[in-house]
Amino acid sequence: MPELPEVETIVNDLRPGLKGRSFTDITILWPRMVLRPSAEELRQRLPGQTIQDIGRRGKYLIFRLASGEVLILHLRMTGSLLLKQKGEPLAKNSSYIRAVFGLDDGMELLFNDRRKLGTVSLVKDEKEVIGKLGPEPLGASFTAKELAERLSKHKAPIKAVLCDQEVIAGIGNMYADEALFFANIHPLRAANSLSPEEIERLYRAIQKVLSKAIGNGGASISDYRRPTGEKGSQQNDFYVAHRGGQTCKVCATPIERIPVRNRGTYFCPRCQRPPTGS
DNA sequence: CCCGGAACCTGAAGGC
DNA sequence: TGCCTTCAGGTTCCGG
Repeated sequence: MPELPEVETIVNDLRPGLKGRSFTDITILWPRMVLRPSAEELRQRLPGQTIQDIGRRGKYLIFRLASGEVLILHLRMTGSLLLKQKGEPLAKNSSYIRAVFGLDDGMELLFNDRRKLGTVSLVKDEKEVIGKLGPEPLGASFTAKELAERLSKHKAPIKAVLCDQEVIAGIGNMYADEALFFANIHPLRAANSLSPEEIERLYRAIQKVLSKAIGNGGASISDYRRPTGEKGSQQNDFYVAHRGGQTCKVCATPIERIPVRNRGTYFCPRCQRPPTGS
């Protein structure tokens, strides 16, 4: 499940091979993944376009093209990207190729996505796709004060609000759980009930968790792989995410799993005390 | 406007 | 063994 650290890793892995390249032939095997324009129009408009650079915004991958157009990908749940030479055989974990982007140096970029939930858009103005995203949590201008202002507008559980891309961009299920653990905040606390001290802890925890995960090349849950075929190692460093039944690395209490807004949520009941009243 | 839930998808896992 | 149900969770859409 690619979140900010996984997408950042993918962008950094791909940049050396993609920057300055031009697209050649495009094959869309699952047309519904192309949100705009149509799959057929994308197939006609992309060849010949040069990639000036690639970047990330939230969980989106952004290809800035020399024409001024922007190609934007989202991997959703099971998407991954793979850069390989044309004709080179596929790895075993890449049997769900939904799109093939040919490149002018004999390489090709493959969009692999078992559950077909990933998306592709080709637009003139990136705001059409990513215009509503909240701030980048690792951006230089993102402050604890801004986090406080944004959380104060929501009374939903803090876990759910952290996953809201219009509040903060790039945090999903795994890293929301991790950040709340390091901030010692229970996932069911109302977002607008956090004290200034708690918000400060959460702010620092978000930056720590995301930075560490980027350093680890992201988390390889199930069959997720980097574009190089390597696994990330962040899954070994999780304190609560996907650790239901195992013991807390800090206090040895069993990690619990509860649904929050229908999302599996892991936390330590001792390190993260429940909201008052329960 | 806000909130909760369904839909989009498929394969893994568990029950019988 | 095999059929069936449930679950996984990012985003969008829809109804109350």
